[in-house]
Amino acid sequence: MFVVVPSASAAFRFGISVEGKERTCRSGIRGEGADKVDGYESVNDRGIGMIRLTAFDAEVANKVCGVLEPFLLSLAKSSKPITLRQCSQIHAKLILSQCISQTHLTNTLLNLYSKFGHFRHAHILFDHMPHRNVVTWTTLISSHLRTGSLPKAFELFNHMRETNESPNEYTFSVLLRACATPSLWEVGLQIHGLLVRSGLERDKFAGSSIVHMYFNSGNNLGDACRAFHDLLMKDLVAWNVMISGFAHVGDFIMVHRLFSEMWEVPGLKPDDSTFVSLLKCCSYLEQVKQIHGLASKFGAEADIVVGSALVDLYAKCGDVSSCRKVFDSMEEKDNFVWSSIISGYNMNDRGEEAVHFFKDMCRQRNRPDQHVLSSTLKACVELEDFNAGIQVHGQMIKTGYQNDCFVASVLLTLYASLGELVDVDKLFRRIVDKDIVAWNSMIMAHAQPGRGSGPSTKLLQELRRTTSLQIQAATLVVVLKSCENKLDLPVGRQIHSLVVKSSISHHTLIGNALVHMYSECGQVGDAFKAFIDIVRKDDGSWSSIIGTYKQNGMESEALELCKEMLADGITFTIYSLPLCISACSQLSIIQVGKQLHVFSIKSGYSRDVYVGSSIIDMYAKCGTMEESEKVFGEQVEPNEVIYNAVICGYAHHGKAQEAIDVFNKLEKNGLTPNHVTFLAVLSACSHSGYVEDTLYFITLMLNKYKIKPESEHYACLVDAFGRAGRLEEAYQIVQKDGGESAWRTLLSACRNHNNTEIGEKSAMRMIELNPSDHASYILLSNIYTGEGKWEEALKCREKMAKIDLKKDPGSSWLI
DNA sequence: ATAGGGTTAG
Repeated sequence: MFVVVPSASAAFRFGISVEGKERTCRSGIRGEGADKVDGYESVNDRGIGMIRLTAFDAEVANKVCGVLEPFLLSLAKSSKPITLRQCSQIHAKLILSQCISQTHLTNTLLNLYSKFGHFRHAHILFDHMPHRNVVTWTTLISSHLRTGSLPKAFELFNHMRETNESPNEYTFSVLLRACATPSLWEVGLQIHGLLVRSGLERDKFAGSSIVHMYFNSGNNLGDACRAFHDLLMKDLVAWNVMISGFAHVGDFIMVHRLFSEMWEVPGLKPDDSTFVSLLKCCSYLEQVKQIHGLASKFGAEADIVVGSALVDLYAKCGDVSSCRKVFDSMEEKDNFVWSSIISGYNMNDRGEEAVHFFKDMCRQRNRPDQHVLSSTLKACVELEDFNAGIQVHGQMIKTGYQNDCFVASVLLTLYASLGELVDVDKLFRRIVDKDIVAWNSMIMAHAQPGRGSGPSTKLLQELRRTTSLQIQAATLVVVLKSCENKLDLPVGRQIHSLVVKSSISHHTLIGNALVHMYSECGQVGDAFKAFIDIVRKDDGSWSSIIGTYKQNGMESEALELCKEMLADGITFTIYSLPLCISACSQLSIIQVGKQLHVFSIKSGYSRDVYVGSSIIDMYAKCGTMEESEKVFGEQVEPNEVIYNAVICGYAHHGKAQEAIDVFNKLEKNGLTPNHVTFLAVLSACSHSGYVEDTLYFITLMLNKYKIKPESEHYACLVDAFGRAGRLEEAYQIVQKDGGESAWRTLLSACRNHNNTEIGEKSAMRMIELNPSDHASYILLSNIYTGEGKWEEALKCREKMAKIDLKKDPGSSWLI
């Protein structure tokens, strides 16, 4: 007969004879520790020893049970997984030694089976147990709840009640813990009823579980407090449940009061869990430091959960160095800590280091979880480090988290920024439980500039039709942003009505997006109405409405609104400032422009590239190119936008050589010119009649920078050829690539060089492209006049009058 | 022998 004992030496101690040392190894699952005399631990670490009993009698069997009991217990406590084979062997020994009828031993075996997930065998043992008690039932119910099998747990619980076995405080604790979620609120209430009937309501275990349940199943603060009040014994856990409950709802005053009360209880000291809840209530750095100090005093600093909460909070308060200090001081690091440090560095604009932490963590052979992966990937997306992003994607496939909702939401954003929309769709469709944020990411991925509101609206409809998810303000903001011109106005209005009907209409972000949408669709009046409707106008709201007026040629009104904004207590931001400066340049109000320039220096915003470039542009447009050059020279780290502004300035001033010089400087500084840069330098060259240079830059653009010239770029070339009288070449280009402006340029060149033939063709084409543009009719009529063809000229003017067109009056500024 | 409280991500 075989029996399992902690070690051969332990068996000797219990008077069980052992037959041959090599026999002790026959189970194949023990290591060399069996012949050591140092007790049970060594066996748990190395495996299970096995000995052969020479004889069987009741006395020996009793001794065997005596050995088995502590052994089984130590196995149950061990963190090392126990295989099914090992469990079965123990099971066999229990049967053979007749210990199976000793319920407390069998309960422990049952615990072993179920703790390590061998549920089928656990149930076989359960079914064959001669005697069951409340522990038997509780063990099985608890392990089903641990693995998330709620129906099985409740089925067992009902079965237990049918057999007249009364649940005890242990049974109630595990069941109530499982009910601490909003969806199981009703079940929890029923169990509370049973608990009251059983008379265990005031037990510290069952009772604190009740308190916890009321907090977690829908913020029933009153019921939670009553249950806490009724407790016979308020121990540390009970206090912690209360503190964490109020911390969770953000009632920091109550947390503070509870903590002080607890402080007064003799013999009660806060522990790790208390500090974690207290940390949750911190809203600024000084508080974090205080709790940190207190936690150190009570020795809770070394706890891994306190540590990761500190890492997280220091990062959120912007104190990266303290965050790093805590992180470095932690001996043990789990996924919580890693994900906290990665997201912490990323939120403090140190994404590169965040990605480094991820690499460190992988190098140390930690297996990243979905939290770590999504934080890292977000850093990659924000850094636009797509190579790193794709590497992280590799890790996701390896770890099997590719289809996790959080992970996939960022992943599809990554592929959207790479323009891989097919992959985006694939990733999205694979997510099993799509939540609203996943939908938002998906809609955002498809709301790309130039695609209009079509794709995002289609997704919004699918979302509303196929799910019951609550639409967020962010969802509609994304759809509104995809409305980019008049064609999208009907969609924009529909979303607006959706907003009015929903509960999110008071959101400032939604209001701002509505203003922006009406602005993009050219509806200044509606934009203003939407602006008025915003309950709490922020700097974004003001920027949007000021931008609307400026965009639609109402610069004076835009500047008036600026004054109102300042009167409303909102100061300029890097968004509103360039708008106002640009309005000044449009209006040529250099005095106001100068004031804004001074403000931008004082506020430190002048370092922003958009502010800087708007100032450069403003001085250039107001005719003081020297000021413009000065501001350009003051730029600490000029980028393409800054260079573009100054090149544009030179172009406006007809200074082609200066424009070319700046362009060369840009290249020398390692920057890449974009299509705006080329437009600026090309227009400078063509305006000065530099035909060869114009051709050179068009070629450079195409060959070196692989930028496809748009019709505006070709218009410059047409202009250059036109000024030089090379009308045939100009005509060739316009025929191939010309848009409206190229035709217009060609037409006026024809007029200057008295070319009726090409001029007439150009004018016809222009009228075709835009029949409501008065300029084409006038240019054509002027050509006829120059040629002395009075009748044709008159016909042309009549045609214009017929479709009710008048020449816009000219305007000029005088200040 | 069976039990109650805490931290991270898009």
